[in-house]
Formats: sequence, C-alpha cells, structure tokens
Amino acid sequence: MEKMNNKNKIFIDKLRSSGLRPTKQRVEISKFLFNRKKTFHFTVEELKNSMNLKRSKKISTATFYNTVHALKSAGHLKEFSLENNTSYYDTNITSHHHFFDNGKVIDIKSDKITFHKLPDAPKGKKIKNVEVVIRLENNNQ
Amino acid sequence: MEKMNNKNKIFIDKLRSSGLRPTKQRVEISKFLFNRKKTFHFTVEELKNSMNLKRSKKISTATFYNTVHALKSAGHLKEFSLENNTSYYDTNITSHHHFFDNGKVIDIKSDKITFHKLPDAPKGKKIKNVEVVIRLENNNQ
DNA sequence: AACTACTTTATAATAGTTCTAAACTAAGTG
DNA sequence: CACTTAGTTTAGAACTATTATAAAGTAGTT
Repeated sequence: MEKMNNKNKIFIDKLRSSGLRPTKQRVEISKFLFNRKKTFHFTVEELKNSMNLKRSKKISTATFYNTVHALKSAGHLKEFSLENNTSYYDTNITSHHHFFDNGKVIDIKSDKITFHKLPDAPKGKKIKNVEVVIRLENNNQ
Repeated sequence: MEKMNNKNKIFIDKLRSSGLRPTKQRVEISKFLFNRKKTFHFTVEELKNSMNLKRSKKISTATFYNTVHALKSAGHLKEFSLENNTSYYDTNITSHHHFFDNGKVIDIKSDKITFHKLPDAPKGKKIKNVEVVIRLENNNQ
C-alpha cells in the first residue's frame, strides 16, 4: 500500500499479523469495523450497503464476503445466528452473552452471568465455550 | 380423513386442537415427527428427504415448509439456528439447552444448568426465556 | 351431492451466499 | 525500478434455503 498514514497503520498491522495482505479494500473495511468505541453487530449485506453508500468506487459484494470470512478466521470477528437464516457478525470477540430483542442484539458482558451448575461435556469432548441468549419481550403495562 | 385408525387419532387430535385441518400430509408428517421416544432435531430439507424416500407419492416441498411453520406456530415445534443459515427445528418444546458439536445438536435438560447470576432485562422489557449453548470440541488429550 | 374455505402442488421468485475465471495489485527479486 | 508471481478483487453466474403464486384438489359442512 503506497499511502500508509498513521490512521491506517494499526489496521494494516492487524491484517498483516493475521497473514492477510493489507489491500485498500481490506484496510477500509477493517477501519470501518474496528475504528469505533462500541461493539458492532452486522450482516454482510448491511456492511456492504453502509460502506458503499459513501463511496464513489464501490467495493464488490464478493470482497465483503471474503474479507469478513478472513477476519472471522483470523479471530477478529465472531459469527452468530438469529432465526432468519442470515449470518451476523460481532466485533466483540471476547466470550460474552446476548439479549435478543426482536432481531435487535445487545451484548451482555461475560461477568454479568455466572453459573451455579453446568453439565459435563460428553465423553471424548470438551467445552469450547458457553454462550447464553436471553430473549426479551415487551413488558406490557 | 376417511381412514382414521387409532394409530393416527392422536395426531389428528393434535392438529385439530391447534386449528389445523388434519390432512393426509399433515397427519403423516406429524406422525413422523412426534411418534418417537427421543427428541428429534431436523431441517425442513432433511425431513422432506427422509420422508419422501419411503413414499411413492411424494409430499411437495411447499407442504413440508407450510406444515412445519404451522406446527411451530401452534407451539409443537421450536426453531433454532446454527451458523449455516438454515433453520433447525426441535420436537422438544420445553425450555432446555443445547450442546453444539460440529453441527450435531444434543439436548440438555433444563435442570442441568442453573444460574448464579443473571442480568436484569432492559427497561420496559422482560425476559421471555434464557437458553444456553455449550459448544464442544474434540478432546485431543 | 354440492358448496366453500382451506390445502396441496408445481413452479417461479427471492435472499443470502459461494463459485468462477479474468483482470488487477502487493510485495518480493534481481 | 522493471519483472514476476501469488494473492486479491471483480462482475456475474450458480447455488441453497426459503417464500410466493395461482391453479387443482380436498375436508368438512349443509
């Protein structure tokens, strides 16, 4: 990348350290995803639409999918699913939990939920992680 | 239904009590789903393939989708999602939890997991349910 | 038996995602 | 700095799960 200003260096390093070539597109997508204070939940289509809206030269759909998959494989994004057959991604890769409120997702910090009892893993298996979904509904009156 | 033998009566009643006309197709699908000892996890495509394999007169794809949706709306099936953009259904409609082991799903009885600490619902919301997913991996010593 | 509302069906349509192969580009080499 | 090459981007086709359409069929009532 010819233009490597300081603003981008952190994202370039992040990509490079994951074995991903820091192309123009990947750097811009990384900046969009990770240059924010709060956790970001998104689908690939949402990401594409919001980024391309502001751009004259659009990034292709395939690149959004490729990049999100690469970032996920590198451990920079977490995938999760709702009941609508669409993949959601979460920039918060630490182990944590979620409220699901009619398609809206809210993070719950890991330490907000603790267990009194948990089952053992079946023979030959071990527990990779434990994630809780708390489904919400409106509190009518 | 002209042929209403005792074997089918229970499924016919189940459909009728949910406001669903007990058509030939619905009764057969219900029997296939609910006439078993253990909980059954499936996708609509899996259900279609395994039922139609044995049949000379196939049930159409649309009917499988319609019936599964109707049974879900009536509260006889529960839907859940894995990370592959496909809807899974569970004949165990009681509140319970799951092991996910590389696409394989195993039920965990509700009382096998208890909480020590749980967050409050956000203002104006209340908790509808709490479900835990325990992801497994192989125990390579 | 006749009527009607609900159901099934084949098929088309849609949404999200992955594949393909050609054009492009980052990064190393001399 | 050209040159090379392996990795990347791209448009578009293909694919998979699912939903919509509208015509034909059927359950349940009269």
